[in-house]
Amino acid sequence: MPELPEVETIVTDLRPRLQGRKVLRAEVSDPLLVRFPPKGQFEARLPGRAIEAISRRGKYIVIGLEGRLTWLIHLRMTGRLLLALPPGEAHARARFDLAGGSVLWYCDLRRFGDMWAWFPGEDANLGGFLHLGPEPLSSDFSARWLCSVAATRRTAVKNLLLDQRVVAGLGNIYADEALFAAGIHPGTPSNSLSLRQYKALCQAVKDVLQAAIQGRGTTFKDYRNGLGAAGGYQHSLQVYGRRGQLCLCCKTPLAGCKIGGRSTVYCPHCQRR
DNA sequence: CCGTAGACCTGTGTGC
DNA sequence: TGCACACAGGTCTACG
Repeated sequence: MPELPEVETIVTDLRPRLQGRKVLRAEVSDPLLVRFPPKGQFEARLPGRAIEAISRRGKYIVIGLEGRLTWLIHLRMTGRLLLALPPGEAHARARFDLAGGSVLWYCDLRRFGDMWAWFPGEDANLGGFLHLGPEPLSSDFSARWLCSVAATRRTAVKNLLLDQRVVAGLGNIYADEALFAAGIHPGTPSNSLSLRQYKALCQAVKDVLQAAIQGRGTTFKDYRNGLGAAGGYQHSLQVYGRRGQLCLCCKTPLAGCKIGGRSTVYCPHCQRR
């Protein structure tokens, strides 16, 4: 579900409400949720520690706890971190009681989400976390970097944007939006684009993500921020979810296709190969 | 190395 | 109304 702007919004909302709070109790009801250490140990590690920092890296939420414990959360498709359980919510998978009386809930309809809690030096399998590429809003993510990666790959440029080792945080929505903004066909072979085009794409990625963060993320269906509110960027989407509707730029009907197994929407006129 | 299909889950929407 | 099927914002593995 959430891509970079949604995770950024969640982290921003939760930070002032979590920072400095001590975890009193951790209770995980879904055995699929915890990846490291085993569930019982995980539940025993958090209590008694204050939350020192909460930040985002790619689509991961990174929480630093007292005593050098790092708590890592990936929401995957439908995960939510909430400070209040909405009435009728049937998918709570874990609860974390905090000093002061608040409770941080983890809810997840499809149960794809993951959590880890590890100390320095532990051999925890952190999935893709250790191999994340540059943050798209940092200067490390540049046209030069994209070009150097693209040179060796023939895969569709959209697949490049979705590869978290190439750039951390883009998903299906913002990949389509950035390609539209850059005027690039999502199926173009990566190694056939020019440096000029990669400059446009790099800038488009930054612009689209900035605007989406400003808009507090995109709520297509499931996404909610840390306080349970929907985002606002769905009203600004140019192509995602608009297959068959008219391009807002040139009035051509938007086309759809599959790339890398993901549904893809683009304008056949504004994004010619 | 590359690309695709299937897997992990549960729910919703669509068409017959 | 019931049922089957496609599809969903993410990622990993197996396989050709």
